[in-house]
Amino acid sequence: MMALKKRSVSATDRILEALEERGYRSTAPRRTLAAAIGQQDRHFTAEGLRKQLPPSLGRATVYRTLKILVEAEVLCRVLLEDGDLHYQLSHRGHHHHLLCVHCGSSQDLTGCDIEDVLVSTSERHGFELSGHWLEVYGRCRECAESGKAAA
Amino acid sequence: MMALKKRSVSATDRILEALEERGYRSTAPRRTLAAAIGQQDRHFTAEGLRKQLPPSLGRATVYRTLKILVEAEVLCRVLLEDGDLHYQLSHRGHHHHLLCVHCGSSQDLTGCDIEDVLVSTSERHGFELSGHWLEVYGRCRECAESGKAAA
DNA sequence: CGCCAATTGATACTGTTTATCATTTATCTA
DNA sequence: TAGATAAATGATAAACAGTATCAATTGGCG
Repeated sequence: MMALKKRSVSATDRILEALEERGYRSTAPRRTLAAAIGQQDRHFTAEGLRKQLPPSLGRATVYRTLKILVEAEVLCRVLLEDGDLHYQLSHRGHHHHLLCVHCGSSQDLTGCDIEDVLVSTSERHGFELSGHWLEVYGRCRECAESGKAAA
Repeated sequence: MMALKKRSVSATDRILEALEERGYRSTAPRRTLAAAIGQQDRHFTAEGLRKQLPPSLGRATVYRTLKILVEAEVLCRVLLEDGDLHYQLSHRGHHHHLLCVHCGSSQDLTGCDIEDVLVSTSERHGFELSGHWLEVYGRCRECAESGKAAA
């Protein structure tokens, strides 16, 4: 069953499903939030998101829900070059980001063989690896090209 | 006494030298701060540091000095696994950290060939690399060994 | 010594995140 | 479907980190 369903589920649906899976109730504020998050096309902050929401939606609800979604791995946090932490829709599982410092877009970086390098390097230091956090900064293809044109 | 002065410059001295090099005045608050930072054996926060200082030392001075020292590359910021940003004594130049999640110690990771991997991976995505941030989490040799003993 | 710009620290302020708690609401059961 | 009840909400206040301001102080110079 559920055979063809191509890239069916929207981000909004994924969020709602994640909440349901974990036993959270389906409430109007959460549906509003899920829709708003689903529309984000780049990383965002709690307060930035809140500004796009009806003011009737309480501040605490925004923070609470974001925390839940990070735990559920529907959202992940990205570290900006200046040290700011933002949120972003995530694919499950471990991955890294290519963050464009120009337009703010980000691409997921999967199938990166950095892990192997880390394992062997850690071993040399007698270090028992348990995890890592990597952010890569630069310019995405579009920005790199328009940059050249401008220059 | 003080004859052979092997690994001569203490962290405190390095801090004071860095300030002098950059034309900052040598003041009593800065010397106090330098001494306190020199005694930190792991990463710390601005507020954590402040609690170890005489209350007469103004909050603004602590933050101002930390900012200067990060710019001078005497301190660097480390990202903890939970997203907290801490400060830590640094060696000049780009490097990464092996952070022990158990005891909080950290080792510098130099001579890591991760950059090569990143360059080629970025190219595949049409991404023009400009920088990256990597933190590695796990257990240092000491904690890994005592962990085994305990288990 | 004495000047002057750099520095300091008290204070107040900004912005983000958390805690509290009375009210509301989703879900379950009968 | 109605009622029970535990979860969830949002208003409010508070905690918290970091920054701005500015009068008073101080280091380093001639």
